[in-house]
Amino acid sequence: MPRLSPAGELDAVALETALLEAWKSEDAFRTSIQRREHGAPFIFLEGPPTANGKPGIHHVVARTYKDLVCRWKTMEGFKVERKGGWDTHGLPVEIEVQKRLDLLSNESIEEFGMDKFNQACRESVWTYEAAWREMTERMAYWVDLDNPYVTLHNDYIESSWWALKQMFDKGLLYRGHKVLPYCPQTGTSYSSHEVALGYKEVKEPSVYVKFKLVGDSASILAWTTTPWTLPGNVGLAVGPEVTYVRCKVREAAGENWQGAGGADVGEELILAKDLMKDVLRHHVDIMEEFPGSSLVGKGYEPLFPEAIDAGDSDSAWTVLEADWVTTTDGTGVVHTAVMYGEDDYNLGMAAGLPAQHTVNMEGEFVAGTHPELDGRYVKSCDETIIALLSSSKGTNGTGPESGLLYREKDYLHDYPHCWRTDHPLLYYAMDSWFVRMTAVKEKLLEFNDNVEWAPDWVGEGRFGEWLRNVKDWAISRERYWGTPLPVWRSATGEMKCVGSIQELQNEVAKAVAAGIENPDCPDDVDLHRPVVDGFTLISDTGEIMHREPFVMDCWFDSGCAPFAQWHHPFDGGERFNASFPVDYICEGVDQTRGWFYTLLAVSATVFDSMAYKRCLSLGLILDAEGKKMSKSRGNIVDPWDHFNREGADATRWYMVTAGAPWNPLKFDSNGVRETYAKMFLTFWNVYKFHVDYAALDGFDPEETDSPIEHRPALDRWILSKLHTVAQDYHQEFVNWNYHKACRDLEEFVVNDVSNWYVRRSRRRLWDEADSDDKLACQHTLHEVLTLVCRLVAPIAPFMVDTVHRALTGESVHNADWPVGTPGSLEGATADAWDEAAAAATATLPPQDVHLEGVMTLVRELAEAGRRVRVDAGRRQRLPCAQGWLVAGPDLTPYHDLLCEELNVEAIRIEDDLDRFQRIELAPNFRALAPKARAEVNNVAKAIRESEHPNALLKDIEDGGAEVLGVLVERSDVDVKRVEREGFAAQTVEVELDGETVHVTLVLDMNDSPELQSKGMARDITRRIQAKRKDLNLEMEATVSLKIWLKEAPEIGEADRTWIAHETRATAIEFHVDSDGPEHAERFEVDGARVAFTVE
RNA sequence: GCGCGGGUGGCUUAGUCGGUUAGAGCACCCGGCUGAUAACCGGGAGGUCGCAGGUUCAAGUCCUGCCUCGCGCACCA
Repeated sequence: MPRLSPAGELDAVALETALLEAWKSEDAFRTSIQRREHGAPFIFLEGPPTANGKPGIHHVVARTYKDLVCRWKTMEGFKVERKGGWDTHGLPVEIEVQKRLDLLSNESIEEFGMDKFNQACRESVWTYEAAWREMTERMAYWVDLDNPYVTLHNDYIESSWWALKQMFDKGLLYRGHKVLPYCPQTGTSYSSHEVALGYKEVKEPSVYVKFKLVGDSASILAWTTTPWTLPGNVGLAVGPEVTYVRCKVREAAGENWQGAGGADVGEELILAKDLMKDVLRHHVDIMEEFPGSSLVGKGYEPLFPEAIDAGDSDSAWTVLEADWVTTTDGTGVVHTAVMYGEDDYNLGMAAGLPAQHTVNMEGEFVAGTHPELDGRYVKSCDETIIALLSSSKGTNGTGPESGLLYREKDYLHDYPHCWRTDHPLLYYAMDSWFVRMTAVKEKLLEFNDNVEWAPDWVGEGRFGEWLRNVKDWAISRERYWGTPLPVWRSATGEMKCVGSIQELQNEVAKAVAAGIENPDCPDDVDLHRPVVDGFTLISDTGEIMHREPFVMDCWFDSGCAPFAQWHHPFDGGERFNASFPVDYICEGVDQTRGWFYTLLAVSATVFDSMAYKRCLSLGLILDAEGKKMSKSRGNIVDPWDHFNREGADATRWYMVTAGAPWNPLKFDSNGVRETYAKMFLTFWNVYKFHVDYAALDGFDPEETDSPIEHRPALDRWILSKLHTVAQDYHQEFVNWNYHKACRDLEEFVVNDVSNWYVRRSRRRLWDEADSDDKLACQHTLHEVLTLVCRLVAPIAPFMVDTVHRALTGESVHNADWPVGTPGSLEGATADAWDEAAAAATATLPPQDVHLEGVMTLVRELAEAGRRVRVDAGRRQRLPCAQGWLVAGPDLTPYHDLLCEELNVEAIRIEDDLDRFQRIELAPNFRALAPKARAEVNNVAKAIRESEHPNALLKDIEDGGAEVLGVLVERSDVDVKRVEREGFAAQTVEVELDGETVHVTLVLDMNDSPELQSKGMARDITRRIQAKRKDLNLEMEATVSLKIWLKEAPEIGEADRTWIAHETRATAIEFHVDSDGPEHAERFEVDGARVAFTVE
């Protein structure tokens, strides 16, 4: 190991960048894994980011949590491989490219050329790869970016195809006709998780429409918020159990009627009874009440007779029953347009309604709907439709005089919009491919139950809820850039799903043999459009088959990651079999319906298995104001701002300590700075203190020895405390409470190590002569620092590596976890933490709980001393002749320490407790309340305010005291000893060996010339030391001093010598009763005037 | 609308089984200490624990309702 050398000043950024170089040249990441070659595997799976967006601070958060768990597990002896990944397909890529190339529609893409377009997508995907790589490296996220999985690679796609074929063969992949949210602008339908991205609140006209019954004078009222669906109306749905009324308009509506529509006096309307008040704006007479079932089967006149051809349907334009009809809003009658609503479609299919489109794929009314509507974008037709309906006798000239519109009303609701283009989506019946998730719902729930979620409520609540409402997964997209759906289909519906390149080649060969012309299909055929579209296959019955012209939902790609990253099963399957299901994944909570779901969906359908055993779901990252970070708000924090200022260590440590991982993180730049100043600067200075002296003394931790049991209590204390802290730290890691772990460790470093251990040990190292004590201190510091480095390493990997290397000659990232390395043991698994194995491999110093308690008491007393002095107005440097300790354990080993801290000449133990202490009695409510019941407060008051607490306590101890009729026993009261008034004293309370002890510190306020002399000497010394520091003198440099005193206490010979020694003065002159020369430094203390010069 | 998670001094947060004086850090003020670091120590100011009810001898903590922020679901006709 290298000789310890001085640390120098801290430059965190320089330190980190230097380490990055070292890691690179040592191949440190790979080495750290190779060292665990024989460890039990801990399988991590990277959720692939897309590299066509710039990485932001929220990516740093996610990557920190991924990294820290992997580093931690590695230190525990597990073998943790970390393959990178890139998500490279999908709509975001296409939209980006469309914008850049000004291709606004699918037609323009096809005109431009699908091959050229996809080539542009393929390149666009890597736009920010370099930025991602730089960020990833700079923050020290150790992941293999040299061999990542990439969803656009043939190997990856081939595995995805294989998975689809598994689904196809199991009958889980099917072609359907379903109503889906559809965006005419992008020409594609969306799955539910994409739809969820785009809800927006909008105000739209909703209309109440009269449907005139055939052979009846009445009209049925129905309501819709989408007037554009009215031309497609072919049915009305009523609830069979719902009560409806037929009512007659009694008088004309009032003046305050708003908007179009109306009804004539005497007109008859039918609607749900419960909704009359909400809907009707006329006074009416109820003529009849009846259940919905009696309306079923009645025919009515179409609103737009030209729009739909009923064909051979005899249910078109009749009243149907549906049990899902409610009376929460509308009229209790649901307008049904088969092609534009999910319920509508299902009802229409069941009832045999004609399934015809009135709207085309561009979102325009088809020719023949109505002369005023044909060819127009449906969302801009609301006004026209309202006008048509409200004209006299309505659109068909046979309606009521008042028109077909009863009312219009603005309706405020959230409506799904395209998450890329912001246009409203249309629910639209279309051809699509689905994965039958509903068939595996029970499995999904069962697998999910076995996942360890952090926090647990995401799994049970949010994700569980999603699974309980699972719908079939619409996985096809009418797009260009993505994994092509590998299904070929003939005109008669014969289908073939291709599961590999080899299979494709065979099928192509078969087709060619049958005389169908085909392009070449080499081994490296590009598995993208338009190449795969070019292949024409032949069915088993000899029919021509074309590929279904869809690509896959890109979420399907990432859901295949567990096996597609290894090109399973084409690679032989070993890697996959050894690494599935994975042990750990971690992403933002927004992935609940995204990656968390698709991983499970794919593994459940393909492998009948869970996909991951543990999932850490991270909270969103917000700005310092609590607003979501977004490009449009311009409140995105650039990670480099902090990487280049406080460094990645401080940034990572801050993010982890700022709150629980799953809580939203308010990212505050000041917090990073604070973390740097507190944690890292302090740690560095402790390290510097150690190595600077170690270098001076030529300390060698391996050549020397200092048995812990022979070291002073202070050393044994900090080591014991470290043991306790390390175990708690580990336990919090296990519980996913990294924030608590790190807050406690930071507290330990700053408070226990720096502010107490190092401060108390400073003088021990100043001593130039070798001594057991100095050696003990050096070993202790060495051990504490080394161990803290290892605990910090997973979270903030830089500074501690520098320190660890300097102290031990080895990288901390090759070091073992101090709490144990059970992963390195034969037969270990990542699922169970082997307590015995951990204990056997732990490298913690001995623990002494009693000692920890005693030291807490000592520190409390030292602090109490300062309080006493402040209260008594006695300055800190003026010694007291003596201090008394009243009660508590024997602190004799700490008397020297306490004398220094308290600045007293001697510590005495006072045996007569009553001399300085009195008793206070406090009620113990938990015990007293059940007895005293309602009187408890009065009893408590009486106990607290007792005139003679000593006597009362004696009675209580002698068998109980009667207080306000309640027998108070010993367990009903807490006894507290506090200092008596009139003394310069403070009482501290400390838990020691399971009991509460009260110790009083009393300081002697009497003065003497000797004390005054000593106090003066200390004040002078402190000023000279400050001056030495001002002058930037070397620690060893000697000086000569001149001191002038006026109206000051006389300084004794011993104290004069002491000043000289402390300040390394080789010559010292004292002049009494003089103000000294002009140029001298001067100060005043308690009325004494002092001047001095330092040369 | 339904579900989940929050709301504690100016800011960030802790708060166990309900136990009577709500604890810390940052910032602020006063004092002290320092060959100790952007440090440290003592003291101070600053809190209707989101609001309103309720249960209880006792509520930041449990219950109900409401307000508010975030997230998710569904927005249906």
